[in-house]
Amino acid sequence: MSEDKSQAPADAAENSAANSAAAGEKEPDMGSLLKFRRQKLDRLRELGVDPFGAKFETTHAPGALQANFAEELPVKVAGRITALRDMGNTNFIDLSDLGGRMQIFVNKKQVGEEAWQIFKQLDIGDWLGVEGETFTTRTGEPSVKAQSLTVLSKSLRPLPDKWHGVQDTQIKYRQRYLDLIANERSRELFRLRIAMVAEMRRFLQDREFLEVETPMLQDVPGGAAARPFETYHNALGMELYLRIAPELFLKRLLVGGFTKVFELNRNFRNEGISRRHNPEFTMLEAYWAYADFEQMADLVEEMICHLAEKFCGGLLIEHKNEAGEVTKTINLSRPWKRTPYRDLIKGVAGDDWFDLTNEERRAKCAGELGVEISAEMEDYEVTQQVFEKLVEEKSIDPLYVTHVPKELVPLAKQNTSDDSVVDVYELVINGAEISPGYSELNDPDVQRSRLEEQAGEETQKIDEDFLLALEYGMPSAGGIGIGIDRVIMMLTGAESIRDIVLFPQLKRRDA
RNA sequence: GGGUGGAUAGCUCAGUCGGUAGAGCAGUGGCCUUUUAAGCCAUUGGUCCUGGGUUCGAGUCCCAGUCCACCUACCA
Repeated sequence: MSEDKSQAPADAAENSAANSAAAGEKEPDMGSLLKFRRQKLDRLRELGVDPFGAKFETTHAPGALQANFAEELPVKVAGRITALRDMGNTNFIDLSDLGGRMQIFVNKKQVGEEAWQIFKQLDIGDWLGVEGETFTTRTGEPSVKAQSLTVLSKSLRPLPDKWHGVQDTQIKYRQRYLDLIANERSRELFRLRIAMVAEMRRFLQDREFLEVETPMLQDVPGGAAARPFETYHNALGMELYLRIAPELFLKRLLVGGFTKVFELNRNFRNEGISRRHNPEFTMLEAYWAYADFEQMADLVEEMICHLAEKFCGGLLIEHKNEAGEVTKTINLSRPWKRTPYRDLIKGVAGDDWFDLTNEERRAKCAGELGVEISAEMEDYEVTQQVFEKLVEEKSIDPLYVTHVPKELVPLAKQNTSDDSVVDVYELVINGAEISPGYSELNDPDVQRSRLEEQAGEETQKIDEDFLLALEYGMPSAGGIGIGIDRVIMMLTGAESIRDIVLFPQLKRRDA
């Protein structure tokens, strides 16, 4: 890169230099920031250093060294330079990765003139390997006194603001790596998510559930009532759908002899995006032969409490705002309340609710209950609306809603003493449905009529292969679904699903 | 789909009644051997989201649009 100051005013020279630094690419003009990094890249090459490094064997990760610190230990650590405190001939830098950071003391006389010249070409954001010896500084900070430096990668772009972090949600979600570099809270949330998901697998495996993988590309998208994503297989010449649930395949496995089985993976639903909805989301479904919905409720209760105790320091889950003030406390103490649907409705809408005529119920919604309803709603939907607005949204501590009307849940077994309700639970925590659990319907004739009723005219939506499988006999079984993203949100206090999904779906950004 | 709020330096944000565009951080240069957002001094950096309108004059007022956030609607 050359500047020709004799031919142009200073700022014009500045611009042309910045443009050539971008090597003809169309880059947002960040003034001299990019230019200076390119200059240092060139300078490193002139010094005979490969700016993008090669092999460097470490003895410790920065965070691990920090945690198991000992004096006068010869070490090799590597990481990204996330802070650089330049005191002239002495510099303090922080080397960081996802797991933590370590301070490095770099002194001109210690490393020698040659390494010092290389060091002066480094910026915040560069990756560096350091060989040296541990010591504690005058201010008590565990550090590594650098003896030699290995450049592992030059960063050509400046990192986000170190104090404010990444605030811009567009950058946070579209360039998650910057969010992970800059925001400790994000690192913490994802570390927690990863650990919790691993623990859920372990929890089920410890109870002899087998993890399986069933088709995500399905011919007939079943197991839920949601709009699917459509796609097309060229060689087969057929429409396919991304699954909305794995349920019908897991039940086929029950027919095949699996007695405890689960799948923890993505489902896809072609619906709106919101704070609580991502089009692809992670779902756990588990089936347990010979069990019923109450045993499934016990299992879920145990699992979530286990996670809370292991990762949240107990069963009181505190959600905090940005100022660190507790805004909400969820009490997961057992046993969790289990209440029939109708009792919950009576509790908020009056003991006589189910004695009223449909017209009277609609009038009561519009009047004293203040629940918005529309004329197109079926009668049972009016009651469901009361449930959602007055029970579900106000329920913070765990609540198992049981004996749900069968219209709401077509894939579960009817109760033996009251055939208007089904043997299911719906677990509500923090105002949201976290998990449904069923005593699964395994009568092939009843299942067929329910699916036909649900499909209406669209008979192609009926999964005939699934019904065929049921005719061979599916053992009675309990089944659950758990919305993993929502459990993580509930346990961590994350306010948006986008904060606990690494790469959430966003609208395409036009140039 | 509907409603409300927002968009100013690379980042975080001020910007008065309509009258020449501001700060901190980052960057750059210099001095200094122990810093923790953090040494000190100096300094560079602007499509005020886009387009139109009103005006002698618009970051500021009006209209339209784009994008974002929140609420709402849809949603097993």
